[in-house]
Amino acid sequence: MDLRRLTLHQLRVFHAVARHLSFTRAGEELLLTQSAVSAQVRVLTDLLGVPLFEQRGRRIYLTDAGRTLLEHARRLDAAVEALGDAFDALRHGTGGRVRVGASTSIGTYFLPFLIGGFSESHPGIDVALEIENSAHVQDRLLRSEFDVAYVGAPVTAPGLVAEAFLEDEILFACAPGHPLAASPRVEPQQLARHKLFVREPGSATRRTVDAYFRDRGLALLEPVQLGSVEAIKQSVLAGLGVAYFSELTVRKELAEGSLVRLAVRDARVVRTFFEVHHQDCRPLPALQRFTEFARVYARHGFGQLGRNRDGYPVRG
Amino acid sequence: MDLRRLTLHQLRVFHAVARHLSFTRAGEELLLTQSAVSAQVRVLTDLLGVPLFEQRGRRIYLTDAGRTLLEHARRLDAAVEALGDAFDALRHGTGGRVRVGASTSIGTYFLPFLIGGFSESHPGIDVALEIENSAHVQDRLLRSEFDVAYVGAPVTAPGLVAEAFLEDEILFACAPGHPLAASPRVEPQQLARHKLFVREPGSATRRTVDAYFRDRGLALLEPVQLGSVEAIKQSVLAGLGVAYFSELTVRKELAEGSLVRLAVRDARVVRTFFEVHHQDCRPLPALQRFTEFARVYARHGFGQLGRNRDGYPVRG
DNA sequence: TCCATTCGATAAAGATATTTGATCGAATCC
DNA sequence: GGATTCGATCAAATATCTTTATCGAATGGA
Repeated sequence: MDLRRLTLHQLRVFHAVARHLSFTRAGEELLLTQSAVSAQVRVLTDLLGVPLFEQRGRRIYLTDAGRTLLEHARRLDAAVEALGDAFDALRHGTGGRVRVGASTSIGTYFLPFLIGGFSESHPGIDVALEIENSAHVQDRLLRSEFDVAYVGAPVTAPGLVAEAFLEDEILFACAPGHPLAASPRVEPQQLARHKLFVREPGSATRRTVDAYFRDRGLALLEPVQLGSVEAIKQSVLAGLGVAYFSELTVRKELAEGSLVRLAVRDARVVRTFFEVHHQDCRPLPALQRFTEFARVYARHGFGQLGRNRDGYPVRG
Repeated sequence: MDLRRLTLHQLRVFHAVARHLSFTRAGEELLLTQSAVSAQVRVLTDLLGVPLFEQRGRRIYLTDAGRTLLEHARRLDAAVEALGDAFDALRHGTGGRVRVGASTSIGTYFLPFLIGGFSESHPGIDVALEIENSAHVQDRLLRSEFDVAYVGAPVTAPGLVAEAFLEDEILFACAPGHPLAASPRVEPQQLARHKLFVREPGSATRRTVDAYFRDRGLALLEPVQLGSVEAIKQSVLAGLGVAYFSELTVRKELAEGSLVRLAVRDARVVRTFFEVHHQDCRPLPALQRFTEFARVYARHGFGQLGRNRDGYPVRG
């Protein structure tokens, strides 16, 4: 059967006729003439190849086909209404989906908390986070597989815009029992005498700190390379040496006291994370709400934040 | 949101564009110009109030709204297809619903077997049987609550047509142990001397037999009135007396030998059941198949019938 | 029984929507 | 840097839908 000519309008007209069992009443309801109603029902009947009403005297009755169509029409009607509801939500920013891409550190140690807070206050908006290396994140953002991304470097691809999002300090830390832990002030030279755990050379953090030591003409004793921030963290927690961390990644341990921040003189290294999105895009409300929330959340730090009545983090 | 101007065509066009991520390809698929595709998508976008695609360079991408719409469009598409399937079935008579009304005796003792046979051979067609007294059956048929009815008298309402459907013999029977059971031939006068169980005076069967006795100037000894055919049957089975029955209602017991038919001289009373339907109605295939099946089934008796390859009863 | 009324069908005219065809400008590919 | 691809846009052509006016059948009331 060729239903390419089936229209929702036909079904709506049919539905009204079936409800009133009257072409004239249906027309009144739909602000159409009886003639227009007749025409729509005739087209629909021809299309389906089966009479939908039978006329007996001056009353009409639904045929079996009519009853069948009525069920289907109701189902379609409900589907259209669902569509309308979904778009109401999209337009008002109370629904929708935001696809977030992020590089490892911010994606692992910051965004989950941010997204948790956001989801709590925006239950209709679905946030999907995927963690990839920066190059992949950028690719997928360009292919519009992400709506927004958070990475550790200002991306430069044409069509993308990066905006400083979050300041992250790189700091040295050791376990409380480590020899350096007690020093009120640590000289860079002292560090060079202890075992230091580092990430692989590609890491942005590593690059920053390598430069720091090079600038001071220092060489490190036994720099041990480990594959992940977590591996380094575990080694330092076990008292095996010192390491530098993004503040983000050890915030909890510093607060607990399981790691101690070293007051290295002249070693305040700050790194910036960026929010990246498409240049010209006019974001849908859901995305707009998310990025706004994220900016507020980042600006006011996290962990010690309350929420205002819209769920945004505030100093509390 | 006012989705009264939403059309399935818009959704189909959108769907094609979303699949190809190209207005031009979508146009080729739908045999439309790119211009027409653009126009449909623009109308749809205006209607929904949210952009569905974003253009970046010469590629287009679905927005979150576009993805949402795609899901809904698929759902609507499936619903339309389901509608098409249902109507294919209706047109070919492999699906549909037949609402049958019947009076007690034929509805209880004949139609269930008929419908069982029909349903077996026509699994897509749903048959609904309702048993009512004849007046109600006629009313509901007139109100088109039934598609066809089977009753014990030729209905005369305007707009209805009755057609002889099934011959039913009224016969006298008793239990095998009853004094009359052994008689090779029973005279009407003999009957008058035994206890007889009868239905209430309104019953068509009762009326027929009352006339039979009156015509012969006979009075019955102790006619005991019971409320249902089943009650009478149980009493006669218990050997408490004789009664007359529609052959339909005691077919099984006669075959088993738990009731014995009396060979009453000159007492061959035949009653006719009628199929009643609307005068001018052009029945849908499902109904047509049902009534055809029913006529064949009735003509060839039931109980000793095989089925041909279409499921119709045949002498076997 | 007859007349007024109600109901849906229909044809032609008028109003809306849709599609086409022709261009445009921007982005991309070679 | 030029050819090409892509979607947007506008006017004209076409298709579709709606109205207007009328018909005949059925009904209900006098």
